[in-house]
Amino acid sequence: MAGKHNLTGPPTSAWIERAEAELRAAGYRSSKPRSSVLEIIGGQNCVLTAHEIGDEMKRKRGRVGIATIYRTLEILDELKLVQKLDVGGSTHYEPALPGGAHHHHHFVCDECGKVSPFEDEGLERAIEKLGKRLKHPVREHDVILRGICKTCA
Amino acid sequence: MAGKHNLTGPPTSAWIERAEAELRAAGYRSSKPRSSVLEIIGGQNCVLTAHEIGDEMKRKRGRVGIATIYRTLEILDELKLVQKLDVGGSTHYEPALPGGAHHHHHFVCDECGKVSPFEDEGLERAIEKLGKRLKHPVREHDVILRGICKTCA
DNA sequence: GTTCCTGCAAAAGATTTGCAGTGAC
DNA sequence: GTCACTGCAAATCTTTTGCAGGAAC
Repeated sequence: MAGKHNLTGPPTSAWIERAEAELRAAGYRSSKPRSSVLEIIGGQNCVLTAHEIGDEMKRKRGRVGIATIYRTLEILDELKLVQKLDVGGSTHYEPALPGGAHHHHHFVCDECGKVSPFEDEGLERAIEKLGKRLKHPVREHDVILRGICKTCA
Repeated sequence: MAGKHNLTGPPTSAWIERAEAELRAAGYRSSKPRSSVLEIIGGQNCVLTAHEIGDEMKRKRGRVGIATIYRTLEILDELKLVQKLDVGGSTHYEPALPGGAHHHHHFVCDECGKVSPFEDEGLERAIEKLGKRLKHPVREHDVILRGICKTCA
């Protein structure tokens, strides 16, 4: 496995295609607004809030009702196609890779609230080991680090 | 240092006294509602939301306005006397120990939303090592594991 | 007596829901 | 044609804020 991943690179369409396919397979219809949401989410690597997705859509594609965005995100969460993250009073979403592969975590700036991703092998190993020790099976995990980002420092 | 800690044991009044003293030292006045909030927070070891604190207070002491609870929590956060945790759409608070000693993390049930604490040495070590590697200084960290708790399984 | 603190009620922001119309299949 | 999906507006929930009265010092 291993291999390199793009934490900050350009978007990959792999997730979008897979998401489209899984929605179809689960019996959902395809629609323009829904596809737009998929493209925005798949077109970035880290977290966005529902409102940020809406703003992004207004800019790049057509305006879509916020309710539709929330409803789409709910479906994507159900199908485990997105990863939710509660930070700073609102829920953030990011594309989830199959099998939880290539997991990353988040650094949140206490000053400006910006969320940025990072990876760490040692951390993953520690969590994996810990998961085996616990009674309840662990399905997902998030690690959030807080501090002051370079821009705010 | 080391020593044992009570993750699930009875409340300790140490935190309450320290909090009371630090508020005083920072120039805040003492009042009955504020003390009640301190007692509820200090009287448990893991996370509570503002509304849960309000309900608990209604039961054990007098009813206190929700705005007062939020205002008190804001002060406590400023003085680093509580640790905030965003989970399930609302902010949870728990007493913070001095110097970040005896840190614990959280397991969240996907089914019922219950939050329970756990500790892990290996995890702390991995995060500490990681913190040194990163450019920005890390001031705090949370680890959230998700799965199904014993009760819901 | 001055200044801080409190409760209430209104406001603000995030998310959910009801409903009638529109589009996918 | 049927049923899912959409947008809008209303409802709900969490958190913040304005303000007048009361308490701490």
